[in-house]
Amino acid sequence: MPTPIPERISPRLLHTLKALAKRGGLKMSIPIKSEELGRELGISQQTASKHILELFSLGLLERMLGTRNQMLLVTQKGQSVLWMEYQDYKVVFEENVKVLARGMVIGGLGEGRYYLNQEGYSKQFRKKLGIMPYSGTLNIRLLPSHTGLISKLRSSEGIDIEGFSMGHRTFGSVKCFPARIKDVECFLVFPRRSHYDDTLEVISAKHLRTALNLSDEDEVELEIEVS
Amino acid sequence: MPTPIPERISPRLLHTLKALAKRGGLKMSIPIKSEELGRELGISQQTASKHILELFSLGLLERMLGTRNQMLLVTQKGQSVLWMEYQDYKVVFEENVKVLARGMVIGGLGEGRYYLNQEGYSKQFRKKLGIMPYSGTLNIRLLPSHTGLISKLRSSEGIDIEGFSMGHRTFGSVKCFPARIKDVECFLVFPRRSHYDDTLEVISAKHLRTALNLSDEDEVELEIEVS
DNA sequence: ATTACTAGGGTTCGAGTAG
DNA sequence: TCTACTCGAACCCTAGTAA
Repeated sequence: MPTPIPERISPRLLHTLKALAKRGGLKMSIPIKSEELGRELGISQQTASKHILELFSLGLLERMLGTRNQMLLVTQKGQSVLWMEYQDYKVVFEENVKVLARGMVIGGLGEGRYYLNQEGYSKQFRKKLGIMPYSGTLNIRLLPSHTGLISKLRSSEGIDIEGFSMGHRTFGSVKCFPARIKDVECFLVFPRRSHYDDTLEVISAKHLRTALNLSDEDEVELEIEVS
Repeated sequence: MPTPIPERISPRLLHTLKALAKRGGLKMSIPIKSEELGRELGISQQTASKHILELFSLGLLERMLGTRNQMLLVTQKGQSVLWMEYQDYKVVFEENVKVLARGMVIGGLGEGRYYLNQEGYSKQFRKKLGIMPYSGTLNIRLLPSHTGLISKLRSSEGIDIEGFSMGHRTFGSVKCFPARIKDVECFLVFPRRSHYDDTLEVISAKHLRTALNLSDEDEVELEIEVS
């Protein structure tokens, strides 16, 4: 499971890279003629050749040009690009899946702390999540390319945390998903009813900003167990 | 003729379709603004809109245009396109996987029959595959877009059938993969050493051409259990 | 507010062909 | 034989804007 630097590449290059991987180019250097690759992809030899060169210059392909034909090997970086894509399809078709959400730490306004300190929530967190959350949430603004997750979260079950009333104030029900940021266990807290929003709220037993040495604007990867 | 029609679509449309599926568009009609979709994909509102229209006219998307925003649902056809893609990634990353190979029935030259009737092979077929193969093979020429499988088959284990010698003639070792064509059980016979070839040979206890009513040039789907 | 047409510019493609 | 360059054409994207 490779996950160093996940960049997105253009769909057409991805398509070509996948074809090479399908031929076994992940594990070993494979011999392939540009004409042959082109035929498989339904494009010309010239275009296939150009794609190979582009993939190479992006560092997604290793290449040895012999006299008879070239040998190609998908690099680690290339593998991680394909792996991300594979994860996307898993999200689409599988019920239980670990999803990577990338985004940026943003400053909270203190409402997270206000909510969490409500007995109505924190009692349930202790009981259903088995943690005593540090008071305060970490807010993560998703990268635009990762906001598609939100609908998936919306339609997934999660761990139910019931809403309640306190005096004249109402606190809505939320659902939680087990998650981690760089091996630190945490939970994603997701409101059951909300308007579309690209920000995720995360709680944990530890103070995440300290434990992970995070500041505003830092980019983080949150691994969420959706089910 | 009335077969499910898994067509390939352009990588860029596939990319857009996947984004919609990721948002849950497989199961229910989802509200999405073209501007929003564009942002997620890193393209303009206009292009996203055009993609939606193209996907719609290809019958991959169902669409209800309201006053506020449009509702989109991925059709069955759209799902099968995405499913194929998902299978591709499975082939890349998973060890054991069922693979669909599409191709055309082509006339054999009778060598299949000659080989199979060799005791050295047929004894092993009975013992290791548990079948008494009908004498003769079905030859399938893969569509260009499916030839990538061959390398995968080459690097997979399969069920070993040992080679042998008969007098001065040598019969090479092959490997078999359990397979089926439209629910008829069969086995793909794959030579361990061969030059690159886009034709697959299939054996079965039944006479496949009769059982499936196949003639030369007919298109067939072979489901192979690779491992 | 949101979709989608048109026009223009930029990118990608493939035939011819050089290396 | 095979890869890959040039360049004209086809394709695709976006800004402006209509509906």
